[in-house]
Amino acid sequence: MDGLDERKVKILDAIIRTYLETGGPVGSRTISKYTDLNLSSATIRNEMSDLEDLGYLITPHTSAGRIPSDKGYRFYVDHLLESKDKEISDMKDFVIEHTEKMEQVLKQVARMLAKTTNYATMISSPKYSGNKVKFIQLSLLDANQLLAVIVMEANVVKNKIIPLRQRLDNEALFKLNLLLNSTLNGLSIPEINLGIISRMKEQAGEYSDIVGVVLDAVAESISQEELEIYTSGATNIFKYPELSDSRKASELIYTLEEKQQLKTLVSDSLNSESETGIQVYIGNESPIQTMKDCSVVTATYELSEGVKGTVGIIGPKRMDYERVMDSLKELKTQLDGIFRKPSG
Amino acid sequence: MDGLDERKVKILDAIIRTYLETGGPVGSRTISKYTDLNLSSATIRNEMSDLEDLGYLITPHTSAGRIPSDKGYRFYVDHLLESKDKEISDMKDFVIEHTEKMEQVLKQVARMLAKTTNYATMISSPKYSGNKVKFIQLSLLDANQLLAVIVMEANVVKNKIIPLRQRLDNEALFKLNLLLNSTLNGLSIPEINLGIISRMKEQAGEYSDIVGVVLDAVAESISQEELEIYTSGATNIFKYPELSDSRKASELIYTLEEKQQLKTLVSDSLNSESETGIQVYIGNESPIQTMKDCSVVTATYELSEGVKGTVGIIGPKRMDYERVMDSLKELKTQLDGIFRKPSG
DNA sequence: TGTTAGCACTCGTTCATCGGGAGTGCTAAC
DNA sequence: GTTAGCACTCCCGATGAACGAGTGCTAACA
Repeated sequence: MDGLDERKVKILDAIIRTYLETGGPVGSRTISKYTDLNLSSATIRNEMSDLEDLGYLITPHTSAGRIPSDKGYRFYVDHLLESKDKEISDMKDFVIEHTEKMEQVLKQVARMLAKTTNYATMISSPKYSGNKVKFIQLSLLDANQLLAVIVMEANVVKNKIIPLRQRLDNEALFKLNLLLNSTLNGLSIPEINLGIISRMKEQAGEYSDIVGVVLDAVAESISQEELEIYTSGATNIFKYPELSDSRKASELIYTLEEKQQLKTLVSDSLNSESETGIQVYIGNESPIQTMKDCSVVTATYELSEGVKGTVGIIGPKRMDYERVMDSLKELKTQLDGIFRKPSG
Repeated sequence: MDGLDERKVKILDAIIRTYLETGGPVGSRTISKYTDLNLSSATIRNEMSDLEDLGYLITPHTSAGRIPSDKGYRFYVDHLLESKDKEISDMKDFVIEHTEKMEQVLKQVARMLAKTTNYATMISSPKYSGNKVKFIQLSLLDANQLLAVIVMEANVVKNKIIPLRQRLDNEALFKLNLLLNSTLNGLSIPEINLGIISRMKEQAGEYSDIVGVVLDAVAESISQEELEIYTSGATNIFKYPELSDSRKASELIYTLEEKQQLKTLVSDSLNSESETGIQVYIGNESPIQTMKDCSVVTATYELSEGVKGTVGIIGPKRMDYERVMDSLKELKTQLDGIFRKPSG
């Protein structure tokens, strides 16, 4: 494959694994001792030179060892990484209590993941593209304000306070509630089309304004605008010298703090479905410029039909892909379990 | 005052102002040119030596200039800082749109403040210690789940999904709603005492469990647990070399990210009321250990009677106290304006 | 032909050295 | 009380030597 014979593959594998551990350039002598096939450092040198010509390795300066190139990492991730059935990770020990707010759960997941992996993490709130309206309730707060509560299928609750321009008596309120629920319940957002909207507004008569606001709120609760992203463990990057210089660290942490750019990562990862739902971005493969010295591993989780979110791990290129990918797989299944419980 | 004659005060003032600008130790020659009272560097040297003996200045090493000590800063903040009526800051240009969620407003305020000041910022959600229940509504989500919506006086909305153990028909629901509202509306948390609680539970009969859960939710919505803190501009600290070394930066940013410790700062600042509502913590004066190389300026804002929060600015000790304190004063008044609007 | 030992060479890192600059403290003169 | 002058201290940056890790190449070996 790709001009690599078996021995070259073995050597490349050894080099990358060693580099993942040490973080420093790895020399020929190290490998000559490391591998089972007993070869002298000189032979290794020749092979390493070849591997460099083929683009898998890089010489940072004339007389250091070699470090993997992006292509090298890519090869490692694609071919060399066997997902061994590890003992089930200690993640279960982190009892994620039944918190009533999804926001809390997400924050906690991000924090836990950062703690166990020692990398920076992010998690997006699920996007309810196919989610259905379950329940809508309007209530009068006082003479001038109306409170709308919208509950979606996955028990996601949204509140909206609507200023009232006209008087609204209890009877009208009751009718409006009936209208909203009977029409919208069980519908997903794409199903609420213009026909339905105009018919509802017609039936609502003088209160069509209110219907409009409620519908906007429903739409909002699924729109990309509302995509919340939580991050944690940003300071973990200081554990890796290659990311700790103040320029890089500042840029990276800023990206994690501002979160705006992370949204592109989320949509990218949601769109490019791999079979496993796990995506690896090495260096420049990431859509985010400031992460060109990092690797990002993302996983897609799915609460229920079409309700998806992304969880990601950001670390140095020499991150422990094996462990990270295992953790994410484990987390995927756990997340399913958590959210199936009745919770908001 | 404090063994300082007028000339010493002038010199101290000059030294601190120069240091705020340059960030480096300031020497006698610099000051001898800077001040209006024409004195030679030798004279200044003598005075500086006195100021050091009095504890206002520090010699970082034998032959650098002097830098202010914490005591020096404190004197500067307390006596030397005249709050000049600056042109109204450009803060007004940042139109804080009418967002329906308070969370959004707070985040935006933190971000804006970080951008204009170039320091790290934090803002706490208001604590509703004296806030009153305005409206409570229970609705059946389905046969097994009940949705409780609680609205407090400042239009703060809280949702709670309650699993049902027993069947609940519409009539019972109506009665429960009536009971909750008629009893609790207009009451502040301290007013909801054991007497009221037990009377309500008695009246609720077989549904007393539900009343309990609702009351818990009410309590939660004001408890310290629920104190949310938003931060922004953490990476601004990299603009100040004295904070940028990776150990300090990492600790600081971690504190800002984790937010747990910031809560002590919030309560401290809420408790120690100054007339202006503005509090300055210099170095070790701050309750947070990791901020011993920083100064923190906090302001208390008040939405309505007893509904208070804290906004704070974290920067190097040589922060521009004048500008920061002005910004915070300005912000205080603006925050009032924002939250008086009907919003959640 | 593939493998290995040996050697010269390169380059980053560390450490000590050294001069310049900035600033102080002291003394003596005004 | 103020100032000029001077010796002294210390930081900082540049310079260079010693060192170690690692390579590439060549020649010898199986």
